[in-house]
Amino acid sequence: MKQYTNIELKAELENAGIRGTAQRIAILGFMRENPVHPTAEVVFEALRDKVGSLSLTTVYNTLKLFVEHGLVSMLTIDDTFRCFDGNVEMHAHLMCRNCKKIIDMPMPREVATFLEEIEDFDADEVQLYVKGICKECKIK
Amino acid sequence: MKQYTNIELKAELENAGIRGTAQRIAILGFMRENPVHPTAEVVFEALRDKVGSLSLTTVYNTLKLFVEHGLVSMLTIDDTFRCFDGNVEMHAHLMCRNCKKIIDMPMPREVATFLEEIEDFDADEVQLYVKGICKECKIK
DNA sequence: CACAGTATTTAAAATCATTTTAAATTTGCA
DNA sequence: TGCAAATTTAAAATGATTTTAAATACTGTG
Repeated sequence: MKQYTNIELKAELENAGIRGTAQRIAILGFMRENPVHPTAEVVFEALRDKVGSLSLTTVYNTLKLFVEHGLVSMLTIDDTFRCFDGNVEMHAHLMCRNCKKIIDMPMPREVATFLEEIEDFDADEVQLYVKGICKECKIK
Repeated sequence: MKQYTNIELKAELENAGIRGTAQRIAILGFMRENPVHPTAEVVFEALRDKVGSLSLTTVYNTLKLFVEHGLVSMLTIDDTFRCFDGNVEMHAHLMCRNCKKIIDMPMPREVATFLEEIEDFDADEVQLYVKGICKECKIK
């Protein structure tokens, strides 16, 4: 898991056209270094003691800002929670209906072709969501 | 657009293992006959004057019940509204970011193969969502 | 066909994740 | 350093959805 310096994170924020504040650096760092799919609440709990000052409101607003600037993506795989992904490369997601764990998968190649063939529509995002029961939950 | 009789709709509900009440028949009929992707609110507004008695609560609870019984599917393409699809055949969806219109598309064939090849996961649902700008909104 | 028990529907209240507001704080720049 | 603009914050508001509890409507049985 690659580690990022504050300098690198700040540069990434500024390249995206937004200021690199302490809160934003911490949130972006968390999203980049943890290959999980956290909700705003989870990000807040993970960082509240590590950042001088941080509020849940800031986490909500910052993640929304990051999505608008293409720094992270938002997953709508489950209607009961909104989560985010620090990996903005195109890939698929599996979600276990039981434990709610989200697993990354490569996107089937044909999906890229499919996107190119769509007419009369300027696509800018694609999400492939698969739901079911994971191995661990099945055993139980 | 195929029309369904109340007899047919009632039979479909009972085959699914639930009672065929007036409200459920009306809601299932609406979902089957209209190739749209309505929210609970939209279904309620469309039916409130056509069904003797109908409440928004019933529409919410009934659509949830239908999803549990596989009669309709729920789309989570947009985190600001939850909508439903009376067509439970596997297919993809495009959504216009501007007008929020949702368009059906055939699912790329390779996605079915992809599902079969997933290991250690019992998949029971797949959704492919594409977001962008539709032709009409692009012109403006 | 009436009755009893169960399922369904309803209006009203509650919930809860997210957004907005407005004030306080921090930042970048002159 | 000091000022204007941006950001963060706590608190309040929002609004879609769910829960509650009472009323209503079914279904099967005698």
